[in-house]
Amino acid sequence: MPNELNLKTAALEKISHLDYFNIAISVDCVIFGYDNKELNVLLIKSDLEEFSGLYSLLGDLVRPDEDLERASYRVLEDRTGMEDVYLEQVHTFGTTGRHPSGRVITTAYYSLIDVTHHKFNLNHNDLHWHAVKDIKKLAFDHKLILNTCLQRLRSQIMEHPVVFNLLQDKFSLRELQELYEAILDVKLDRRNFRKKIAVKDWLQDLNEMETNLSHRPGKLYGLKEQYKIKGTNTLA
Amino acid sequence: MPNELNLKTAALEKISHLDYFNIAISVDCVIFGYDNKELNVLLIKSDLEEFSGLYSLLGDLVRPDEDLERASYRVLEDRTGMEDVYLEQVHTFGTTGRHPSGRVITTAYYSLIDVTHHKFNLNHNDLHWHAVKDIKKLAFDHKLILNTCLQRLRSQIMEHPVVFNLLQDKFSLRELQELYEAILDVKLDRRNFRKKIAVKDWLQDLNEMETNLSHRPGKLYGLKEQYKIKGTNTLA
DNA sequence: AATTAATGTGTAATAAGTACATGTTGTGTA
DNA sequence: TACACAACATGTACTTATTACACATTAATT
Repeated sequence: MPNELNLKTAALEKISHLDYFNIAISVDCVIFGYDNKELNVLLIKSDLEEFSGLYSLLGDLVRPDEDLERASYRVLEDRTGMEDVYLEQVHTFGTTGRHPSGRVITTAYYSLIDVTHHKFNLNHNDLHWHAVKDIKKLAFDHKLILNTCLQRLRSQIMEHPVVFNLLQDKFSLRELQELYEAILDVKLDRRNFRKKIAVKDWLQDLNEMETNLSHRPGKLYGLKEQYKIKGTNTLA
Repeated sequence: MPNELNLKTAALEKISHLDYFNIAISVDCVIFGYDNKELNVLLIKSDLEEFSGLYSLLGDLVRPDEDLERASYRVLEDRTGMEDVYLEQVHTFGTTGRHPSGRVITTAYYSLIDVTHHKFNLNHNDLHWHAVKDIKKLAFDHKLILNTCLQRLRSQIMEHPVVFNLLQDKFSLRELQELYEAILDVKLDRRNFRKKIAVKDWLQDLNEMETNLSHRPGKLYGLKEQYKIKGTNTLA
């Protein structure tokens, strides 16, 4: 926070105040989607020469009159057409060398979206889903950002009912379990998984069954209304 | 006070192509200390007219050629004389109205320091320790920042051996328990606490006893070398 | 020698987590 | 129509973690 003393120090060092505005701030969104039993992330081909052939996360500079979160929502809505998505701030990356064209500090958010939602619509030909498991290298420090967000997501899912933002409104317990398995990259025991979920009391039994399967259908569940909280988890 | 005006001027000066550089970025440090069985935080009197009478966290603008973490370490070292302190990034606060003199986005770090360390030395008369429990209101959004950092600290201490950065090298289990109680603001059972700590295997029995007490002294322990990791917990 | 104040230690009860197998149901096919 | 299939639904024994709780010991002080 710039208080008197700090700015005095700056003045003594003959640093013009304008220098402090030579840093740009951006947001980067790690947009997770779930499809075909895989956790995916939305990437775009990098347009920087330095990173030609590499993909990068979706991000943008923050506008001077725009909240950090608003900026993330803007990126999300612009790129995917989705509003009211789940969004959570994870970490801010601010090493000096991280952007080749200048000083850019970026705040990373992760977001969970239901790829089957009727509003979901990619606005750009170069936007593609990539299986998180298969991503080896990304432009900038985006691999680090992705890892950090994935780690955060993993630590959230047993504590908070967030993964439902990746699913349609109705789902079977098998689908839910497959989703957990995809995110955590582990195999789970069906009975223990159900017990654990049951104890959390997140789900509403919809008294409906799966349809169009070539085997016994499972019951369908939905997330209880009270847990349908979107947006960021702002504290206190 | 005149400096804040300069800041504002700078912010307004260039609204054309420099638009995206009209945001300043700062770091704020929630510096925790432990003394007299209380968790304290280091605060300074705000010099802003808007916040006269209120205290604020220690922070500074990030310099264009400086990593975000470097900036936090600089603030810490400048204000406390301490190097190699424990520092962890918590959250970035970026709402548009949070700073009265202009657009400033701030990244909050918390830091744990041993107030008895020989290097510890406050460099400013207006710097004071305040009991976290007693803090009602702070300048800017610093109360929110403090709460967020306190919450993070609380969630860390049972998982990671971080609190030892608040203690001297040698301590008794009673002192350690009192520290946990101060941070969590709860009373703990002695036997269960010891069991929990024992299981973590963080401590080295120093084969020494407390001295100068008017009652039975306790054994002294130290943190095992392998856990003496300072600095930020950078991910993967 | 007695008092004081805090140390050090264990067990029983409950709750949570893990490993694991059998009968059931709807669909498709012979 | 009955048989095979594939996935559903469910419970128990075992281990590990958490909680609640009381008494003998030690060093300093009087």
